[in-house]
Amino acid sequence: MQLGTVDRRDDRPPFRQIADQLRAAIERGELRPGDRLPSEATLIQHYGVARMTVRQAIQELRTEGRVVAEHGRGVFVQQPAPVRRLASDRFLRRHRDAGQAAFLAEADKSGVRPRVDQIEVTKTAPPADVRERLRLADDEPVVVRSRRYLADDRPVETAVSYLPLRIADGTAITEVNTGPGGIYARLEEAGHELGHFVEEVTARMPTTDERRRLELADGVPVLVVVRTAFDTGGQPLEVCDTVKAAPAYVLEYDIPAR
Amino acid sequence: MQLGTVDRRDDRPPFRQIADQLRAAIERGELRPGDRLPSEATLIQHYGVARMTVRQAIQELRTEGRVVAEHGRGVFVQQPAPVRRLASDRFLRRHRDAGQAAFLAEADKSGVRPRVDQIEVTKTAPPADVRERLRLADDEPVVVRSRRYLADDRPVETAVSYLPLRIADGTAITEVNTGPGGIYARLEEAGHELGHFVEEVTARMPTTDERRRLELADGVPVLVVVRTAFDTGGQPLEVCDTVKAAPAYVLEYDIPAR
DNA sequence: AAGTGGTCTAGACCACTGT
DNA sequence: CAGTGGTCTAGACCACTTG
Repeated sequence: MQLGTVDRRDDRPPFRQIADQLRAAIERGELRPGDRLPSEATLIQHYGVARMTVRQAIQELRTEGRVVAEHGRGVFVQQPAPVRRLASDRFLRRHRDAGQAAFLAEADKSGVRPRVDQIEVTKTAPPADVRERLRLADDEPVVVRSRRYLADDRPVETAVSYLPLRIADGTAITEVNTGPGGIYARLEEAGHELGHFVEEVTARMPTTDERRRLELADGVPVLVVVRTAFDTGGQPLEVCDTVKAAPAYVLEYDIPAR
Repeated sequence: MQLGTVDRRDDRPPFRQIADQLRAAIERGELRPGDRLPSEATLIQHYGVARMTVRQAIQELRTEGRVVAEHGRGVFVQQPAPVRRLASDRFLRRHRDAGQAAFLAEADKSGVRPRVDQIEVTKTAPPADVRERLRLADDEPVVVRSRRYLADDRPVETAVSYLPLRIADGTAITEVNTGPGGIYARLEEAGHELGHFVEEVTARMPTTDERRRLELADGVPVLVVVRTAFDTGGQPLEVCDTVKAAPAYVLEYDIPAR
């Protein structure tokens, strides 16, 4: 690939000139996804600057999510994540009847290989915002189901479900394996007719912990979706708090006009 | 405020220990929004480390969007933007009947002072993804309405609407001022009955241009919402491409279960 | 063993902000 | 002016990956 030089009379500081040149090379397609950038040593030599200067240039591209550094290997142009489109019909009954939880049904449709790991089930007191959404009495216990979803072995989402113990107790919901159709199928078997869901969507930068669990590069935001499931009588049955790697998702919602 | 020390036997490198301690102080409320962090010189003294080490710690908090550095003044805990909750009923007819466009109606509800500026109206050929969503014939022209929304004088959202010229021509939609109830009121007056909307939601880091128009700090992601309006016959009438400062918004959607 | 990026030190000069 | 953060230099040692 072709690199320029740093111009000390330029308004931009050297590290930004270097960052701009590398960014341009990526956008021209001279560096393609998966390609390794020139090593720090090469850039130091080429531009005649100190190491911190080229590191700062690379840092800028990392914050933008354009490149990923791999210790001992090099810095690589980011592979765009395969996008998963979540349509608002993904919780329809017919998917549960087919014996599939929402994530699995959705994965099938987009042709990726789904996997679930890091499943943990506990019984405890919920955080305040969950207690409010579930309209729980003080100190009322809940079942907490935590898990991580992977598509083609890349982690894409973490999810934590909260259900009042009085509703979930005695069902497979308190087991690690909930059986065909997932939580919602078990709720309906137990006589709770699902009425509607409310999803609250926000975006933010991940915590250090989330960055680790979702294997996120620097500068990659997350979509936070908090879904509350209500029965036909308007009573909340479940709160599901999910954190998704933002570049991997498009959420689609249908809104009636009247 | 109370600062700890760096422990060289700790698994975490010093810069991360310092970042963790500052982050904890913010979360404990010991450092409140608007407060200045201890200066680099103070931190260097206190922890007995080199300057680059404390800068790396602060860099981590900046990437997380928790603090903002101001050259010559200091590093400050980020002021959380007032959150605007967008409910899925915000496009209901009754708001238009009340003579208010969606943004104004919504602002009233959350008690902020709304403003719209940078309004530009042009006629041109749309980008490919818009042409697809509007099911346009090749080279079919559209009206493009671009504007910026502010809440309490802080920019929170930019929006670009595209409408087929054959639909918008001869209405106030092609004027800078669309009149009471906004675009959708004018469409209904022209005999187009609104049926439903589809919103596609993604999140990403802003471009340099978006960061400037929305006056975003480093490390603040944006929510991108692309809304397509359909008439009762399922024909697309409008595509609206919005970019929102992520921390300022919660999007709320209602999803039927059957 | 050689090459890569990760972390750190101890300085330097500069630009911006406030008094 | 002093105090702040922004940029840069020239080294050092370490941890990880690959051959």
